[in-house]
Amino acid sequence: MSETNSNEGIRVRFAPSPTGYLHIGGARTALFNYLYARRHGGTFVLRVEDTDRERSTPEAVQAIFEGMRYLGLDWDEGPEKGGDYGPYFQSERDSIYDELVESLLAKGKAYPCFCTRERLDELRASQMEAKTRVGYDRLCRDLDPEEVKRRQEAGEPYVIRFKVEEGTVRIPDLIRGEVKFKNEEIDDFIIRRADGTCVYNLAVVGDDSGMKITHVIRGEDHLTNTAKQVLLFEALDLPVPKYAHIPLIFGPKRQKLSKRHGAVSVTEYDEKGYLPEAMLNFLARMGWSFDDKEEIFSHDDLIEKFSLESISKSGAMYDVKKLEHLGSHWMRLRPTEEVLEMVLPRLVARSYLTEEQAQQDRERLFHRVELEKERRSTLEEICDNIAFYFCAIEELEPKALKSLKKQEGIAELLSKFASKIESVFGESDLQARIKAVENALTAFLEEEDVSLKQLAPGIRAVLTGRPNTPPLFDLIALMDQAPCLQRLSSADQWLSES
RNA sequence: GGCCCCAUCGUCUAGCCUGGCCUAGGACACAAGGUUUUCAUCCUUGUAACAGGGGUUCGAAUCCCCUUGGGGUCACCA
Repeated sequence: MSETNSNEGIRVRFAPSPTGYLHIGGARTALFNYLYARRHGGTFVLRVEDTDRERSTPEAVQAIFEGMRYLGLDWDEGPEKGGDYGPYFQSERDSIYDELVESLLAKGKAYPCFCTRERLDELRASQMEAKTRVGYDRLCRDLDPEEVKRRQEAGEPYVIRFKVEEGTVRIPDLIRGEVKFKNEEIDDFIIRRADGTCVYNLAVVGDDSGMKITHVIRGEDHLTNTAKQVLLFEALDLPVPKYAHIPLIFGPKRQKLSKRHGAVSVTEYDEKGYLPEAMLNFLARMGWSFDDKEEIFSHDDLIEKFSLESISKSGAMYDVKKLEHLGSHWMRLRPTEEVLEMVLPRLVARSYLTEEQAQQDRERLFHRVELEKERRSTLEEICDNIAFYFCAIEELEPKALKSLKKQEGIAELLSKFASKIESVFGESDLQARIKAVENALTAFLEEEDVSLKQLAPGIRAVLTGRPNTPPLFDLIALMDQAPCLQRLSSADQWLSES
């Protein structure tokens, strides 16, 4: 273990702003940071960027924590964990930022600006209209010191802007190589608001520096911010961290991912019951790959194989089908006992049964879940698909109804079958009961001279309302007697309609 | 619009840096078979891509340039 510290130094951070839920893109950024830290025995810091007090909420902070806990992305330093470089909420770090601003002011690398929002808005509007470059015209940059003093003393509100000098910024990016911006393209951006609070770009520099961050891994939408931040690091004589700007995730048609494209909040995936290992695998494979062969990665595989260099440069579209596939893959790998433990609270929440009943009926529940976990990708789907054991069938799925109608005289056959299996419910041993169902069914098929292929879809339909179910013998043996016989006997209720 | 980033099957991608092994590989999805007493799993097979144009070179998916396309960003938001 002591060996892991030999690689030491590496410190990364995930720095979400708590203005909403933790979305897919953010979760992946957090994952990549986490993996990089774990891969190299570094430190993963969580920092909450809540300098925007209007939009930040405690609920959103909690949502982010929950999302990260669901995915198992535990941070080494940060809220609830502590650490030597706190506080880990930007809102509590004002004094640190103030010092930086004062330092820049003292060096003549920042200046007060008295321009009003109205003037700025007008300026922007006229620039847009003239189709020239949009940006601050540096009106206050070279104000006479006497005038500045006079206006400040008169109580005129002002912001502090960073003075961008001539030159070129070079961003060391581990994924894209060196990215360059001409300084003239960069505005004299505001670093402190009129109310005295600091703005994002300055806060980030103060924190990344203060927290000794060595690698900044974040979405490529930050590339232009990075240019400003590098300028700030240099102006303050602080070491510039290495960067890795990861490609963005898009919805279908390469549009920005939105609610219309399905769940964007990781909490929703948690609620649907995607296993964390499936989400991790899915998230990691969007924009990252190991070789031309492997697709399935466990948490430990990811830590072992992850590298920033193998992150692709182009954006990825979010593909639900792939997630579902991964979901069912990992579901099959989970021991039934564990799946049952996760499913139980959901069943109780649905009022299918009480906790006491669950304990008493554990053996049957175990088998019901076992049969479903082989063919479903989420915990909620498992619940949906075992609902028929607990609830009456409201309606048949179209496919099920169709296959039921296809077989002539099916209603009669089914009720006849019901009378044949009545006795099997007397068998208390589950395996013996399954065998008994098989025997009864086989005998019945012979008597009636029909094939299982002809009869099975009908049985399946009336018993479960669904076209895809686990093997029939097991399924019947796992049902309660009364609803089983009742459903078999009343198949005509589905046929009579329309 | 300025600036920046990107460009291989429908999707995620391998290959590109260090040109020839690429008649471009894998996975998801889709289609067709097979296994399964029924569903699913599973197995086999198939459809399907180097954005376009110029160079450089004996030879380019791989290097260079242009075009086109997509994305990001231009707040007293983060």
